[in-house]
Amino acid sequence: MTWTPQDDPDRSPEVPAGKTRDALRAAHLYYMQDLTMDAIAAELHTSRSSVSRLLSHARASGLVEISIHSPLDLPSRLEQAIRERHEIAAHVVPVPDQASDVDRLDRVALSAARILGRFIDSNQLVGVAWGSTMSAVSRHLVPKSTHNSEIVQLNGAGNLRTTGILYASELLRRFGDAFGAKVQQFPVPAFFDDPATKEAFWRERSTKRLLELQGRLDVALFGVGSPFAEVASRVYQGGYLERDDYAALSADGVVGDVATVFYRADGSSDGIPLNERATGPDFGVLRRAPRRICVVSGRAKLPSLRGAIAAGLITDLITDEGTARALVDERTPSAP
Amino acid sequence: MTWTPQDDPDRSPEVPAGKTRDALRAAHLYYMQDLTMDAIAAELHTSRSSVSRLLSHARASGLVEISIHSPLDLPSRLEQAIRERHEIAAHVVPVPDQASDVDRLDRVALSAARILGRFIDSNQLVGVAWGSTMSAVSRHLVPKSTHNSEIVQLNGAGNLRTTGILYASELLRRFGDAFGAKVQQFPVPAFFDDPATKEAFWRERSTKRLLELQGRLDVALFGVGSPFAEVASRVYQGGYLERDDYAALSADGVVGDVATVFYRADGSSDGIPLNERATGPDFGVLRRAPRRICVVSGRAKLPSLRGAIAAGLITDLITDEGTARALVDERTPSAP
DNA sequence: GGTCTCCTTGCACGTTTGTGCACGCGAGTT
DNA sequence: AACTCGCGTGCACAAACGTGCAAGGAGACC
Repeated sequence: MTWTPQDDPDRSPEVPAGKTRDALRAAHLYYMQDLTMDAIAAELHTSRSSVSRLLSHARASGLVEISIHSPLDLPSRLEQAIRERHEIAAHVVPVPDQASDVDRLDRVALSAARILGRFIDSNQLVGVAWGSTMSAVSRHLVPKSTHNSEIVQLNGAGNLRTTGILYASELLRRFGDAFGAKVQQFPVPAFFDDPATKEAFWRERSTKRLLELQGRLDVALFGVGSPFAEVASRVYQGGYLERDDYAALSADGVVGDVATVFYRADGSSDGIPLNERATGPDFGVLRRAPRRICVVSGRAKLPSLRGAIAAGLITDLITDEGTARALVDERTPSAP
Repeated sequence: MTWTPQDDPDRSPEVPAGKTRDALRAAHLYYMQDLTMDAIAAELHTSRSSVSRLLSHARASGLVEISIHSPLDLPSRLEQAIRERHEIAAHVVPVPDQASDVDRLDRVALSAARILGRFIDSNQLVGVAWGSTMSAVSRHLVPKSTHNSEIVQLNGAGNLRTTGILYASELLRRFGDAFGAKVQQFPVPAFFDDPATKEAFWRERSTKRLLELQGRLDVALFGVGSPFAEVASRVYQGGYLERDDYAALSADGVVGDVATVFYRADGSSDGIPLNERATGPDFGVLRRAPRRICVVSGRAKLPSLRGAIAAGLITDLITDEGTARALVDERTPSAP
């Protein structure tokens, strides 16, 4: 050991410089020189298990990045088809058809989290919706250090019983930590009871500041809600909407929502009363973001996905293989 | 399985499309979704061992790329020091000091081969020297598909006993294969016996064409020779030079060579008679390449390396830790 | 100074992965 | 048709790896 154990002013406190140095060195030896962990342990004067942990750390903290390049002549047929048909850059996550919905979501979220680093960079304003898909993604993010980026919450998270702020802040915090970004919370319920309250709130200066941020996002990240699918999105599970609301949605021909804003199969969202009480950004606002990434898992969400595409909300899609296949399959109905 | 097992017009014959598709899928599942090989075997309806081999193939053929990012605030002190002192971008390969020279070369070559993909791209003219270092590198290249690139041999390879063409072509072929590039051989001995022969040869149209290519390289790749070090470079081992030649080099104060062209500690190469018979490009020509990558392993080559730096031949250096450390150490003498 | 807590380390074990070998299939040859 | 050669496959074993656990060490707080 020749280096001194000096501390470093790392962005995330906790991690001493020595550890990062060792992890880096271990990663070089392991991934660039194909040494075994045993050999590396000898070089670093530590135990093999520590090297194993060091390498885990190196992967989890983004020191090591593993990327997969398709040969240009062999891009996934599905991705190509989606690109051609919908003008959307798709990332299809291979998942066997018989996988459970939970598995599927997990696997898509894991892949999504790892792909995300490519989209998010310094000096960017990143909008993140609140929902079960985003929550799953947030648990697997690979850190990437950026400067001067901000994470902006797109829609409220409270429901009738809890303020939801804890969950939402946890989710947002994970994004903020992963990218070294400042976090802008939006402490409102998912839906207001009374449109008037929303309007009042929207006149508050703190709210205006946030809405202004939402209006100039560089990247928006969201899932889609699927009100009538077997596996309901979080928005439809616990106390966010009442029986009457559902009836109204049904009557309006709603097929899904993005960040609490509902839309029909043709992508239209005008004249849906519930949207007067929603807290997410109007689609016109959302569409100002040059890059709009949607993560979708499960064929049950296909109608919602089709609607979101029709609404022109999506520029980049991350989804599982089954859903992707169904999306390009003409025979699959686009309405439920 | 829904896709058909159709063949593909791959650039390298041999590899069927199905294999690449499977490898790609396996890589996704393994590296993006953290499945075990067992689980992947089940999804691909094959055995675990095949998956292991599939993944090896995916790594070796560049489908999977593993890169290591230092946090910007923690670049290797050595790399930083070299950058500041010599205006060279350095890649330091960690190798323990007690490693043997053979180990050292192997490990540097392995790392170098894996870094190389970052430098070589489509539509480039890449010059490659012939020597033991380049030979070691060539054995570990990771393929990367490029279009319209060419590999150009920088110096001849024959000696008194063999034409060396076989070895040289093998080395060049590996580079060509790895990058899908055309290969321009240079079928001459390393040194001519008589300067007049060289001059005559240099007037040949086929030679002129090659020299013209050498004059507009995008990337040059070479090691350094070290005539008086304990472990002599290939150029000094078998039958390339005679006793008188060595004496002459010594008298001229030569400290090393790049692609058969000799230089002194101060980087000068004029007035060295042997260079009249050398087949490598004049340094003035070599320096026209915007990127000049030098791979050096072993402190014995330090004086040669210093000379090459003094001659301004190097823009990017790949070397082992010990050599890098010695390079920035003021106390290490720069002449042998 | 004590002690409490949290973090790190190495060990031991079970799991996961790499690889030599033998088998089997298909193409090309005689 | 028989043969051979090359290649891909799975098996079985050995090597390499991940992780729960208990012990040790460094603060932090009393």
